Amino acid sequence: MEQVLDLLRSHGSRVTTSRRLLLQCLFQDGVHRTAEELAAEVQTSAPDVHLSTIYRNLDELERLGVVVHAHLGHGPATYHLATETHGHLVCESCGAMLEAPQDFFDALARAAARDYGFTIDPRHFAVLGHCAACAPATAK
Amino acid sequence: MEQVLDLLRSHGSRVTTSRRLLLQCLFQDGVHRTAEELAAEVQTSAPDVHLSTIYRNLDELERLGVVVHAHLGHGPATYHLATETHGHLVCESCGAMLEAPQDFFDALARAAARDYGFTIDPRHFAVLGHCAACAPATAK
DNA sequence: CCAGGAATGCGAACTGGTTGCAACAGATAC
DNA sequence: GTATCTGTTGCAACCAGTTCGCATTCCTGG
Repeated sequence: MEQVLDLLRSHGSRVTTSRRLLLQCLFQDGVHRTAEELAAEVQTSAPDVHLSTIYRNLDELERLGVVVHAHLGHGPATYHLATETHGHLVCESCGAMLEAPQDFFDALARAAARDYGFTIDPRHFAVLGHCAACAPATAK
Repeated sequence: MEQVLDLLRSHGSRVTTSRRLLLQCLFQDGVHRTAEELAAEVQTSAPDVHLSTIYRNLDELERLGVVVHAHLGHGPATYHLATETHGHLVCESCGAMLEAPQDFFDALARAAARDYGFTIDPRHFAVLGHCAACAPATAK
């Protein structure tokens, strides 16, 4: 957390209350949260931090490589710390989300490199499908 | 194409000019098109087909399993025939899109089933990354 | 060819996110 | 401490992509 603040400073950016609070939220636990959820959380401490400020700060933190955002479905994007690198499996039926470690995608990465010379980054978009509980219901 | 029209009829849906034209566009070639692009194409024959009609028809065709939509990036969704089943690799640098056959994802599918009991459907969201041309530039 | 309901055109609403701008507030120098 | 310079913020307006409500149109089975 202090490292991130220093990183901000070293880029000529300033350490403001809203940024400090936002980072606190992000470091608190590893949950994936939308900009709106983060805003609500920040606003419990500082009520008039505006949603657009949250977006701007998330943007900046993403440029610095501190956070990343991922799309888990059709709704809003979710943000989390870049240190927790993982892909996402999302059930189309029940919405359950599983985190999959980086090496879960190794085979796909090799196939992409071999067949297309393509270097994949499988973290940005979730992989949809059906979880163990819902798969039987859908039959296939 | 006639099969699809029959399918519509058999569901109590009606065969209208806008649906016929839309299907013609979709069958014409295998390109991925956004709703807006399809609307523009349809409108060359029938100028006052409204964009919302295109959306409604695409929705219906998707419910019937005739078309599917995929998200290739942050922009609008793209629609194509469900018969052309494939995944998508999209370059984050240059935007190039590669189609990957279903079996390209077999290894990932097996891993998902083994580790999580999860049945993946890798077609809905593209897999981002860097294509052969852009990968060296980004270094990794 | 007619009734009834599905589909359409239209504009307005909605969601998720971005932007322009005047006011504000960290950081640095004094 | 305070002046100052510049990055940041609150706000409202905007934007893209998509959905919705409703009066009108027009397929289709009878």
